[in-house]
Amino acid sequence: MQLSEQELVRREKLNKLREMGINPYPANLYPVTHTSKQVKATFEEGKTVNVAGRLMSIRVQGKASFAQLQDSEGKIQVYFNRDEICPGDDKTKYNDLFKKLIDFGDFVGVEGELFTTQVGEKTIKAKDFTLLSKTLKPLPLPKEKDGVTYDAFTDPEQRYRQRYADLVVNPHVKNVFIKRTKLFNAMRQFFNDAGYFEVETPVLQPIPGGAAARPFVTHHNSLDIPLYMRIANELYLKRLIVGGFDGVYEFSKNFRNEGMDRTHNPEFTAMEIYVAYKDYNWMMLFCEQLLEHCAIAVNGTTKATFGNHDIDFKAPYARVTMADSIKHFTGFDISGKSEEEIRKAAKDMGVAVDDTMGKGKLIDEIFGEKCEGNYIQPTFITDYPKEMSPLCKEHRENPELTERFELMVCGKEIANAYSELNDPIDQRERFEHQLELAKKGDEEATGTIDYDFLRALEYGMPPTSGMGIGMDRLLMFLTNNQSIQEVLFFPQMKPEKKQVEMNEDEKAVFALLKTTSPIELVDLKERSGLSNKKWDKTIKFLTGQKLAKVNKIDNDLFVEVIL
RNA sequence: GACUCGGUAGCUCAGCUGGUAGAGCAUAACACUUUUAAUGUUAGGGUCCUGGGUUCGAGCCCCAGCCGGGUCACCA
Repeated sequence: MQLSEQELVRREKLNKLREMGINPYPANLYPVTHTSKQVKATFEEGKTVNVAGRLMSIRVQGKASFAQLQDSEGKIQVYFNRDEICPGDDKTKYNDLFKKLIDFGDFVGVEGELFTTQVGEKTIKAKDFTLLSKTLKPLPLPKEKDGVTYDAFTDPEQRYRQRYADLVVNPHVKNVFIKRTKLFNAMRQFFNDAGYFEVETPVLQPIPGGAAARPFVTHHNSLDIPLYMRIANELYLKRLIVGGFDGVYEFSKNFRNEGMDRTHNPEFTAMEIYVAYKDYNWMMLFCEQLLEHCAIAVNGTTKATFGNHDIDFKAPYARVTMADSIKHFTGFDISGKSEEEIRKAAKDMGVAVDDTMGKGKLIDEIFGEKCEGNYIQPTFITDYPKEMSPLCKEHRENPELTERFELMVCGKEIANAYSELNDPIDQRERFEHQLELAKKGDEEATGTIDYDFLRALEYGMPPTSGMGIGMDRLLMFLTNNQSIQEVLFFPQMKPEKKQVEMNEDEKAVFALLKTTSPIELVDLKERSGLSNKKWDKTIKFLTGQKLAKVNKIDNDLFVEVIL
């Protein structure tokens, strides 16, 4: 491993500590009495406290030093005075241990008395301190003065790959994740108070249903069948409504094997809730109350800022039917129009459409192009075309529509809800229709019918309303983050290519291979000039490190370089 | 997938028409007992993402690739 100068220095310090009889990674607990926040909140001159955390920004001033100690709740200043720490003649603990062997980032426990400095800062005067854990790698080091941060750790790639470092040095990042947990807790509490059950359903599914998306496939060895990672939990939750629960919900990790961008991560968290004997009108009321509750729990207010937009989650939210929305923004009234009339209107508006699109798809295209982006404040868009919604009940007044709403915020969808389809025959027909579309090559259509789900519906499902909320998206709005990566601890990244260390033989063979690849194995071995044993070891290393690959073509072996 | 911007010290970033690689902080040494981006003096630290090419000479120009950001396309 290639170490930087600073990393080598810290390893030397580690050795010196051990020579001094100090364990840099002691096993025993440290008796913490206060967090940094508690120290400040219950500050009393002269009070004795024990705190623990990382030392940040150590400012040595000869026989006394100031440091910031950072714990889970913030920072507190600690004053290290030589004669306080070393009351006797032996000053090594301050002169050598503190000044020379303790670094920025190290964990220490401090026992001391509270006092206020001449500049008025609440400070702990250390009477004693204990090294709790030595850091070998220097953290990125942002500095702050008067609220301005200098040399901030901002490179997104490094921040996402090394979230641990990001969290240590960027308090605002930590705050996003505190809000994330507050959001989940608030929502969970709201549902529990309403009397609904939190449940768990399978992540590994034999048929990936409930949405149209490409799933991840895996294989179960003893069953010897393919299993799919869930793309939605809808069909399982409805089975539970069939089973007799009045309300069930689940925070579900879903997995979709599709493109990644600033609003899509391969795994993301959705919340889905299903409530019996309700319809989508009830769900709209429930939804706006829920979001108002969550916004307050997370931010203390219903107001939020997202980019240039000020939004307010205070209920009630505007309700607009899709037809009215299109009429409002384009002047075109879709009601009662034929597919051809709508296609022509779309073309006249400059919306890109083609002849394969059905009526529903055309309407959706027009809405997406001309209307969607205009809804900044939370707005329910209702009554979607039937084709787009194979799991949704037909509208009670118009058979071309469904009882569905989406909640739009800043032009983006954050919730999607239905009066759930519970007619098993209709559901079967719609699945079969999807199957037809899929056979014709519609990639959005679902290609497999979940007959077990249909069997469940045949036992009878009460009228039910269901809703899904994209938790990551919602959190983006509540924390003013434009990128989903900022609200996931560990967003998916391409693996880092690690620099492989090779010995001289391996380097030589690899260099040969790079000039000619693929090359016959015998030929490469010849050219390497290595003994049988050495050759064997070398080629096994290269293939083991996935730097080279051996292929058998007919009866000849070829070695190929892997880039 | 397309376009575009970027990758230089532990961190944040400069780097001239192509001519021995820089700063601040951090690190090491010395001084300094209420400072706070502490300060002063001194020193060390680099595979300029990788691989090719052009050139007497490449961090810089050209080609290919890797990784990331952004925009667009795709997206129940």
